[in-house]
Amino acid sequence: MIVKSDPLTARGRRTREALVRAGREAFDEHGYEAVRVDDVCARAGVSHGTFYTYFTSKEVLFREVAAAVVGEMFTASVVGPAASGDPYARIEAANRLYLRAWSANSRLVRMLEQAAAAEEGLRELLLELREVFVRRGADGLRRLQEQGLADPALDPRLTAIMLGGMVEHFARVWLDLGEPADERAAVDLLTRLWARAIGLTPASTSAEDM
Amino acid sequence: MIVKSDPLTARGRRTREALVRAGREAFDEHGYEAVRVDDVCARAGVSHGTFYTYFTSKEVLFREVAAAVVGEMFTASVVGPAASGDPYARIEAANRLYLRAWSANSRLVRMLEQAAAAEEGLRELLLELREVFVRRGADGLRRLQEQGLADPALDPRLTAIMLGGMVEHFARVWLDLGEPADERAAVDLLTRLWARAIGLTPASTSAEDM
Amino acid sequence: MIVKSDPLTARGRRTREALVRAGREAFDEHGYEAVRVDDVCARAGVSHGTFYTYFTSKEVLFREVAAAVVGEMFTASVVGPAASGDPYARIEAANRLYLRAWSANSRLVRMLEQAAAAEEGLRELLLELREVFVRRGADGLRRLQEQGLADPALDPRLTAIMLGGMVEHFARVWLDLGEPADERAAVDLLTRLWARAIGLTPASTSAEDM
Amino acid sequence: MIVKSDPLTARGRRTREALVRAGREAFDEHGYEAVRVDDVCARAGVSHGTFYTYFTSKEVLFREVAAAVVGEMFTASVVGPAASGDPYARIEAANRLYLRAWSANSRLVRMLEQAAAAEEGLRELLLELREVFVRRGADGLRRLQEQGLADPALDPRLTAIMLGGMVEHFARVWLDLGEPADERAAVDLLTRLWARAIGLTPASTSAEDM
DNA sequence: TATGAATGAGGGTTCATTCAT
DNA sequence: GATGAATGAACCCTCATTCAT
Repeated sequence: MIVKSDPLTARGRRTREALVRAGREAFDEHGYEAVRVDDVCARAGVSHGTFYTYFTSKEVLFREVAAAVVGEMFTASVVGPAASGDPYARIEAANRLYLRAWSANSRLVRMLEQAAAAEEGLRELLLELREVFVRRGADGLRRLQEQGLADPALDPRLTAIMLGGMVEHFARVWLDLGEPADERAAVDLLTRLWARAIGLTPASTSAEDM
Repeated sequence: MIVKSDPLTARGRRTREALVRAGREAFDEHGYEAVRVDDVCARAGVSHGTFYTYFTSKEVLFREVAAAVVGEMFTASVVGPAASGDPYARIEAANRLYLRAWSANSRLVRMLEQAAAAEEGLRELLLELREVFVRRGADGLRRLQEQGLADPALDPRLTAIMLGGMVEHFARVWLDLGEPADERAAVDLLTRLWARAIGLTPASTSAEDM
Repeated sequence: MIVKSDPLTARGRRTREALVRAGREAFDEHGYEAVRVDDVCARAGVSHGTFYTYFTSKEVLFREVAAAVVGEMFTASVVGPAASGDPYARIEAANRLYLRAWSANSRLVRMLEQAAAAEEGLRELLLELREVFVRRGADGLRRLQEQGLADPALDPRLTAIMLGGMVEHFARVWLDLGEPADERAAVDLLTRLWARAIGLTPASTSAEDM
Repeated sequence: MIVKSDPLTARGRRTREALVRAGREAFDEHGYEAVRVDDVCARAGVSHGTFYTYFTSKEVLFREVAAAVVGEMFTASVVGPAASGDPYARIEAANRLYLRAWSANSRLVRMLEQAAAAEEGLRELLLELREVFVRRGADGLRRLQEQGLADPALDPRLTAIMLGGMVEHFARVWLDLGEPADERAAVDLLTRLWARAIGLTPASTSAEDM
């Protein structure tokens, strides 16, 4: 297989970016199978042949799009250290970001899941994506447990998977299936359920939140 | 257009059933797009053309398979009235059945979700499936609230969606993505999180369950 | 090939007739290629398999339908000997019958023409059909020529083909292509053109017709 | 949907033309239904898929072929203004061209008629084709009537349809059904019948023609 | 005789990918 | 780098015909 090198000229870089952007839009709108290479090219304003100057196959383009999405989700969901030290507020902030991150990319992530069933490489990318969120959640819980603020009997990893899944799943139901709800109410409820589930001991300052 | 009628003879019924079974297996193993009509026929041991004696298209077969799966999930997840009257135990039983039902069919349900994006009829089937589970969960919660056993401030429907989604999502992660866990531990944890999240007041008899 | 014998029982005869009738209707409405054997069977109210009890193929059915149509056209277009002896009136009567016969069956005759291109047997049937009309017209003209009523320089056969074609063609344009005209006016004009073309010498009695 | 654009390069133009030419030949030889896209491709010397670079379907190709044929028939049948002013000679010239135009394309025109039964667009093309010839004939007759050379009682349009149909129909019988005749004799007779039918008054110069 | 299930050759169309210019 | 024509494997679906019951 011929390795497609990174484009060297500014023009090449622009073309490549246009293809990635067009691909992302197309995949998001129509799904992996339904998107033809020609669609992407038309959207990017280049000819069919040009596509193969930059990508060896449609799958390779998808992989790149997926990687970009995963990257964005990582950065978009970091609860800054500047956030309040109040545990409940931190959980709430995390849930809001989590919900937004999954909402913004739910279609592409689902495509990634679907495609991951067939392609080894994509499977790894998906697992990596999940792992970051899981670890983040598990670490947060462990910290709370160490501080005596959460039930120490809970397995941190499994709990994080379950409660994180609750948020992730709700994002899908909310956006893809059109379950009516407003973000504020959803985040409030998700946070309340999450906090109670882990047995978050209300510090004196957050008593009124509950 | 020729309408495909139900088979009139025993032989026809057998063939039709063989096709549905073969289709279900094939879809489950390879996904909707990857399955060719020929694959289904080969698996069912009939010729190419026979398929079209019973189904007008691959999509129609899938619709039938999906409907069957949905039907099974309905019946498989009913917590019998004979089950213990203890709320915690009922939640546990429901979670176990819920987890098993989704586990057994997670791939097909995901295919249904995927296909529902494109087909109106399938979308309705999917929404119907969800609705049954949501309503069941919401009704259960409402009953607990009325008995003074659960936090009355929680919106029953939204809460059911979120906590139900937690279980459903875990089924996927567990089976499709291979997250290691044993059923017993998973059900235990899901139940504990669920019970605490809704503020289930431990009746005196179930104190030791927690 | 198995020769399908004529049906021996009354029931068999009825089924066979139903198939021929259904085939004729179907061919007339939809054309040879567009008609499926199943359509004919459904229309006749018999199962697919029964068709082959009476006809070895779809083409054989068509042949039979075509033969029936040709037969009808023969008998329908005979100007009875009782008709007026006046040549002009006889031409008019012939044209009226000719026009009606072709009108009633134009679709099927065109199908026959089309099918005749591919099938030897049908070609003969078509030629036979044409020949009867041509000969009839040529004989009529020859008689008029012998009586000194028509231009003796005209080749009877070729003239009959041309003028007969004029009528036949008009039937198509009129019915198939929807050229507006009423039968009376059309027959009048066809007859006038025909009579003049052959130089019909107006006998004293028919002077006012011209 | 991808719109098939006109080919942009000389090579593309050549390929497209080759397909149209091949299609025309194939349709003419075997009829619309009998022609497979592969036949056309083989004849044009291109691969299967190339066909769909230029035409979205077999039907679209036929439409183009038919339009080309109709166009040719229009131009081929114009009696130049340079032709003799003698009415009889003009009719003769028109008939010769008419006969030739229909002879050269009779199979394709019949296919057009056949296909027009099913397709709206083709029906319009066919009606347009007919209308041009009808109008031309009607105008010619009207002019003769105004000059006092033809029977003023004849309806120009209907007469043109009938006499034009005579020529058209003869072209079919002659070529498709193999009625033996030589062109000269046929044109002579058609012209004689036509002229007499409309009551063409022999101007002094053409007396001997009759 | 009638039924209807089963067959499989046949044909149209799509689209990812290659390659000459 | 860019273009767009060319390729052909892959797949869905139709329907005339056969055959066991």
